[in-house]
Formats: sequence, structure tokens, C-alpha cells
Amino acid sequence: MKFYNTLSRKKEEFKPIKEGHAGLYCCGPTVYGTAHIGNMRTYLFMDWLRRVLISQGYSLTHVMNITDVGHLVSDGDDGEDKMLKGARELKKTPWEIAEMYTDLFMRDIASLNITSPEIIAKATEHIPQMIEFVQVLCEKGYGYETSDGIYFDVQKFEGYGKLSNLDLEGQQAGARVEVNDEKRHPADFAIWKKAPKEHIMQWESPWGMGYPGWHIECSAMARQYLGDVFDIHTGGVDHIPVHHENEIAQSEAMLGHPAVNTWLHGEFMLVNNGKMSKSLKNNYTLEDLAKEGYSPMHFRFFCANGHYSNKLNFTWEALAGAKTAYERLLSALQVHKNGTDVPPLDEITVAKAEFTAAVCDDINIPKALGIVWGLVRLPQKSEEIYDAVQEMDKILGLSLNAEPTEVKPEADEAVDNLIAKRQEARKNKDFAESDRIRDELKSMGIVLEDTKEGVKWKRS
RNA sequence: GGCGCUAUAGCCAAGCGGUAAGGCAAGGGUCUGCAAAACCCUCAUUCCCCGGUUCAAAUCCGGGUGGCGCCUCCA
Repeated sequence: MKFYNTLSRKKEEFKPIKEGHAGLYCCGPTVYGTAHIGNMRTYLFMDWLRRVLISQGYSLTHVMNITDVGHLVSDGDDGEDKMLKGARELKKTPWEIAEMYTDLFMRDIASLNITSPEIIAKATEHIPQMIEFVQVLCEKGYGYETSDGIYFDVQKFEGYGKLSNLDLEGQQAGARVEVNDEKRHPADFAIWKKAPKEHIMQWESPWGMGYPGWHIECSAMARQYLGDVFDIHTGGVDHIPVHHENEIAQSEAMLGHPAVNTWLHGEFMLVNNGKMSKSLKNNYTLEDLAKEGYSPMHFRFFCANGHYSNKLNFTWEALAGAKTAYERLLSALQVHKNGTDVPPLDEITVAKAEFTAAVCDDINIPKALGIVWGLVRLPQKSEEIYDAVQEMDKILGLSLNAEPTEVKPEADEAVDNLIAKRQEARKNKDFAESDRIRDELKSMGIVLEDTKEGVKWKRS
């Protein structure tokens, strides 16, 4: 099994620390707002990674954080806490906001067949561990106190910037960040913040009332559940330059050695070849897709078409293609399920091997999906093929045992009457009239489908 | 200014040194009164451009050009 390690910039053979076991940490959501489909893509990547590891016989300890405190609005160290901002806008307490969006998030990932990590760690439930972490950093000389918090001294940590090729010398102070005079270096970041009185979320600490810096939570919680060294750390590419760089600095400064063996990063989803953003109103959610008639599985299938380490360009046209393809795949599988042809055992064996090779080669889901199509399109219709694909779906997670979304007639008297009239005309071979009625329905947004079981219709 | 990713048919997209996966759309066919749906067939002598390395390059190297992202919270 091979993975592309961001740190070494190479595809490496996966060597677990403990035989047959993998320790994973995945950066989870900040629960101050609804997650969009770009976020979801990253968790799909996380899920495919899980499934591949499990398929290769690994047991997992997988930790994902829920950041319910500590992210700040304007930059890493200044500005209003996002949780507080969300709370103020919805007139709820930060805890209520966090709970509400955590529930929504869990509902969304479940609808996408994303399997839950073994451990979901909330930042607010691990404050003592974070304080202890900060204390050790201070004892070892990496932390220093200013009037508003405890900062990490990046110049004391030799490897700073190694994940993203950052050159500390090259970073210009104040380029786009407000200068903080008390910081020794512009890249220094807060590991503990002293809380102003009005700050709702705050905890007692050796430095007075305050709250944790936003990078410290991952270092502290990963260490608590996964130990001093663990196998894989994942997250979105946007986390490479700051968040993960800082995590590395904190953890290695504390431990004296690297904490993570392999770093995997999921690329962004683009919309019409550009960034998703609130201002462009293209930061779609699963709910937005549902309104247009796309299910979570349609979206998962769409994402399965691209490799996690490449950008994926979302367009409605492409999503429509994915929906059509997915539905056809389901109906083709139903044919195999009831098929009685002599199974092409050789082809099935080859496809199984190719499928495994594809997913083990840096989680190549798109290639694996191509192999599924090859099997499904074989002329022999056989339950053996259906069974083989179901086995593959344990990794794909596309609910391929489902039946295609049916075109169901709804109850609508006006439509039913017109259909009855059309059937009458057809019976009398008055096709001019029957076609006229069909066109009339079409102009109403009703599409007909004449089947052996009668007339079905749907809204287009 | 610094760092990184990327350029493959109308669209989405694999491939990462051995002679272009897959899906959608499109065209043709089967079926149908005709359609729709479904199924079958066809669909890149060529991978942004220019050089180079090699028996062999979409794949490696150098140089262009274009796109995107990060360097501020961000999946």
C-alpha cells in the first residue's frame, strides 16, 4: 500500500508503527456554520482512506477533532472568535451553536456513507491536556508570554516550515497581517490566549483566565489518543502552510522527535474552476444539491471520479452526468443480480486484483471505479458479478446494492386525467391527439415514460 | 514578492517512461404508433507551445504561455 506523503513529497510504502494497526488523525470541522460540499469532499477522502486500510486488514484508531472553540476571525491571533461571532448572530450560547452544527455535520457525513472515526474529540473537553501541553512548551523554552497570551517562538524550532517549504527569513512582517509588537517573529503564533472579560468561553490556567490557541488542540488531542508517534495525519491542503506547520512545531518541540509518519492532504473542490466562496454564493451544501434533485450518493459518485490529491471542478453539468451514470450503474447491477449466464470467472478474478491494486496505490478511487464499469458492462449477466461489485463497494461506499431511484407517479388528478385521455387516444390510434397531450404535459414540466407496467411520469 | 498545484476530446476525469481508463454529452442502432427510458455500437494517430534526454515521452529535464490556490480564518 502506497501513499503520497506531503512531507517527503514522495509516494511511500505504508509501514505501520504497530503491525496490523493504523493510528490516524484527521482535522475535523469548526462547528460555527454549515459545512459545504468542498468540506464534504475532504471527509470523503478521509472515509476512502479508512475503508482502504480496513480492507487491507488494519484495525484503526482514528481520531477526528471537533473544533468548538478557539478559531479566530481575522487572523491566527487577533480578532473575534468564530464561535462567538456565530453565537451572537443567532442569539445562542457558543455551546448551543457548537452542538447544533455538530449535529448537522454528523448528519451530513452519515448521509454520504462516511464512516465515523472511532474517536470524535471535542476541543472544549480537552482543555487540561492543552494547558499541560503549553506548560511543557514553556518549560522547554519554546513559549513566551505577552500581554495577551502565550506564543510559540518559531525561531527556536529548527524545522519550522519543512512541510510547506516556508522560509522564515523570507516572510515579511506586516505584509498582510497587523504587526504585533510583542511577538518575536511574525510567524510566532498563540498557543494560549488571555481572555478579555466579555469572552464567554474561558478557562482557568496558570496564566489567568483564557482559552487555547487554535493549533494546540490538534497536537494535544492527537497525543492523548494516539501517543507520541502515530501513522497518518490528514487534512485539507489549506492546512499545510499554517495549521499543520504549527502542529509540527509544537509537537516536535515538546517531544523531541516527529509525531507523524505520513501526512496526506486532500485537494480543494473548485466551482466553475474557481474557489468556492460565500460572496460568489457557490459554497453549496448538501441541502442545496438536494433541492436540485441530487442525492448524497450522486455527490459521492461525482467525487469518486477524481483523485483526492487533485482539484476537482464542480459544475452542475458534471454533477448531472454523475447522477445519470450512478443511476445507470445501479440498474445495470440489478440485471446482474438476477442474471443466470455462466459467470466470466477469469474476468472477475482479474478485475478484483486490479481493483485492489488501484485502491492500494494512493487510494486511486477513480481508477477503481473504471474497473467496476468494466465488470458491469460484460455481456454475461451473472450474480457473481453483482457479488464481486458489492465486495468492491465496501471500499467505494456508494450503496451499490440499492435499486435505482424509481420514476414514481405522484398523486395529481389533473395529470392523471390527461394521461387517461392520452391512453384513450392511443387506444383509438389517434396519435395526433395523444402526442398533443404529451406535449401539453411536457410544457407543464411533466415527462412521460411508457412502460410495460403502464405510464410513469416525473417532473423534469 | 515567496510557496505550491495544474494544463489530456463539448464537459467531468484516470494515466506519472513502453505507444491515450472510465463516465456524461453527441451521432448511429435495437425497442416503441412515434417518443421517452433502457440496452448495443461509434466517438483523442494524440495529451498547451518550443527545445532536450531516451530505442521509446502525455509521462523525465530546460524554457515559454495559460489556469488555480496558499502566504489572513478556510476542507
